[in-house]
Amino acid sequence: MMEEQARIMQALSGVTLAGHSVQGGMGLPPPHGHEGTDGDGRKQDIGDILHQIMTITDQSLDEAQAKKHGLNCHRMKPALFSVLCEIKEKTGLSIRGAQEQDPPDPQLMRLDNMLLAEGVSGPEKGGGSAAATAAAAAAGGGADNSIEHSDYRAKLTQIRQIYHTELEKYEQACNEFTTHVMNLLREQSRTRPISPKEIERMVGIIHRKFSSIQMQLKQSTCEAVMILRSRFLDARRKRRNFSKQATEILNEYFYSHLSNPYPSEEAKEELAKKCSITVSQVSNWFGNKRIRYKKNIGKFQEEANLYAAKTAVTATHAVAAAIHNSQANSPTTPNSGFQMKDEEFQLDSAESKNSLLTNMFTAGSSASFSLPNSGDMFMSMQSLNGASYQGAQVGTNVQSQGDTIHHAISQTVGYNDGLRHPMYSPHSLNGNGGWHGAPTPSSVTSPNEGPGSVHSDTSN
DNA sequence: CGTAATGATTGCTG
DNA sequence: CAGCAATCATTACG
Repeated sequence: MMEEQARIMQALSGVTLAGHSVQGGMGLPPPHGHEGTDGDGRKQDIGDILHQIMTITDQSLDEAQAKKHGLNCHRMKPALFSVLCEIKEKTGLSIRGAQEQDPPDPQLMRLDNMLLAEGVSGPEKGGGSAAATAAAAAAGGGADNSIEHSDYRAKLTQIRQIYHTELEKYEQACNEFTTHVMNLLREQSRTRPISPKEIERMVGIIHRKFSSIQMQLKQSTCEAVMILRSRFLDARRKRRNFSKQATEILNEYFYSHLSNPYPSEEAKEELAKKCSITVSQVSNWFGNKRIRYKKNIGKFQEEANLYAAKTAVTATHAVAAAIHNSQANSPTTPNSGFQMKDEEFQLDSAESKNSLLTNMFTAGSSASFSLPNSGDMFMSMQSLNGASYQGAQVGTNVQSQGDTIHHAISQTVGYNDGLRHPMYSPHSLNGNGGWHGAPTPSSVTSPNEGPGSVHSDTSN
């Protein structure tokens, strides 16, 4: 358009009209009057004008300006303009015709959908609507995975920001350019035939041009997201340590079920959920943990004590009330406490048993219960552990509680100095390995007490 | 940088 | 197919 204008200007300059009376439009016929009747005159006029137009290239600037003015003021001008506009309209339409309407480009739609799905073009704070964050969000805690996600999230928001600012920039530029062009065209429409429709069409063209640029932006944004995503997935494929919290939970379960650290499918699911990891990861963890624990029990003693104490304490706090209730029952039975596996002890949950027993011990050994032989308690406990050798089925819960209690005892009663050689270390693993008949017993690291518990188990 | 820790993988077993 | 044992590969740490 600019060029065109320039061209016109140039064309208007340096021209000498082949001597006609159009100076300043003075020579033109009177504007009003006998229009309808004067057919010849009009033809003549048009012929003149056309002629002027044809020879316009030979004029001088001043003359051209003058003539331009004259033309503008010519009474026929509007009519001619409209005719020319119409012609242009028709030819333009026929030329463009096909490309006139813009179908919703499937490519663009695809990009849009993807950007929307990726949370890039969605609402501002949409976060990652991507599947990646779904798992973490579902877990509630989310602290674990979100650490992993934070990086991804940050990068994604970065992309989104860039995308939005760029988009905005484009839009603004588009608007500016459109208004500019429109002004220009309006301006020019005074000197050359430009119909409003044509302006409209021009605006459409501009918009299309810009939207194609936008599509490029979208495309590159999509690519960026894809790259980020693949990189993120790659990073995830590589080993990442579980969060501290997750490890805590897993360890808690492990050590509170030390005598039978085989979580059921449900338990695994629960743990997986709690830790925001997959079930197979839980399985892996327990597999690794079992074997590593067994391999070098000594190394895990500290940890075991820690978690045992922790669970014991929490349980104690949590179910302190339950003890009162249960106390009413348990002391009455002669053989009380350690027949739990026979379901004499009908407490609600394993925890309550745990806390109860723990409490019994921490409260000062057997005193709280008027048991016939308080000294047997330890033996009984050990025998309980020992029970796991035969049938893990019978009282796994009880055993595990026993383990916990042992830990709790060692912690609370003050066996800390014996941590290196904890009296309970072998657990059911001892002897010939409780869990799954694994040989390598505690003999390697097992201290004093190993054989003792083995004996006692026979008593049961 | 070397080493321990640790999550995952593989091959094997019952 | 779950679990064990060995091993790999990566990460955390001094």
